[in-house]
Amino acid sequence: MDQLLDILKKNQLSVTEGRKKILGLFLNSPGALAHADIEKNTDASFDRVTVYRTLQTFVDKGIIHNIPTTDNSILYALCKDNCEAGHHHDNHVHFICDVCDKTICMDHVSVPEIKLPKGFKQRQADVVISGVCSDCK
Amino acid sequence: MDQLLDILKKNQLSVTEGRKKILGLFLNSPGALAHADIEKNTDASFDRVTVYRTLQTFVDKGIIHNIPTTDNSILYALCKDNCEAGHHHDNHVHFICDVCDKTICMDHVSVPEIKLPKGFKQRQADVVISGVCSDCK
DNA sequence: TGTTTTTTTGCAACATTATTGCATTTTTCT
DNA sequence: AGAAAAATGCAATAATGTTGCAAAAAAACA
Ligand SMILES: [Mn+2]
Ligand SMILES: [Mn+2]
Ligand SMILES: [Zn+2]
Ligand SMILES: [Zn+2]
Repeated sequence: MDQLLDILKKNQLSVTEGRKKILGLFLNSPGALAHADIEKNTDASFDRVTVYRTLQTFVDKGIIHNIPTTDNSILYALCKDNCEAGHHHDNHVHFICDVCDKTICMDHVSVPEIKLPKGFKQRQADVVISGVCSDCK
Repeated sequence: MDQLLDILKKNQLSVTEGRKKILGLFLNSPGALAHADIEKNTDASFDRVTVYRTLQTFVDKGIIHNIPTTDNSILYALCKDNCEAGHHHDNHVHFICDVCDKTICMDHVSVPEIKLPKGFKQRQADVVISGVCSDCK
């Protein structure tokens, strides 16, 4: 309950209904959320635009990170590492279940080192694995 | 020149202007292409719908594969491995340059084995690395 | 090669998703 | 409480993706 305010304050964000509600969703969700999930779970009590802007703000501040997907959706999940404004270092693997379609942050599975050819400089690496999750197995 | 027909025939696709032109783009492009890139490079001589459908067809046949992105775009690139209809096995890492924004298939950098927690079954793994490419270095 | 059959295309209409400016409301600061 | 700053909702607009169907093109056939 306090955690919400904590996170917002720590990031110098004004505390608003929308931000509390949306951040709450992330804190309670086991997996990643898409824009559509958020609209659904808030009874459309916020304007679409507000949701877009809130998500963008959270990403900018390093509160959530987004997860690459092959289809055209953007998924967001809480940053559990120490991400800062404009500088994420989420080093974990993401898992998308083919059955239940949930996306899970595998916080304990870290992205392995990958050797790149000469001249390439790595800044960030995203690993997305799809298959069947432990619930659907 | 013949390569085009070869690929189309091998996949039992009728040879049309659109398919030839679009496949040609992929064969000549160093990096991945988005829908928008294709429209741009064809002088809009094809309907948008045709481009969508052609890309979908190529993916279905295993001629091109798509690459996960964090923004809301879908990128496509030639399958250089032996992909079959409905069954891709592109095992390589993708690199997105922060500077020139090109996406490159690193055909010689393969995706490392990743150990998942119990109960999770891996089907596919995508690795997308961003940073600075060798041209922009 | 000419004719039939099959496939692809373009168009139009529609749906979904995302962005921007601006006035109003809410939150924060003093 | 009042002033200043920030966030929100609304409306308009843009961008992106989907579908049905008739016309056109390609493939198959004779
Ligand atoms: Mn994550
Ligand atoms: Mn590739
Ligand atoms: Zn599952
Ligand atoms: Zn580059």
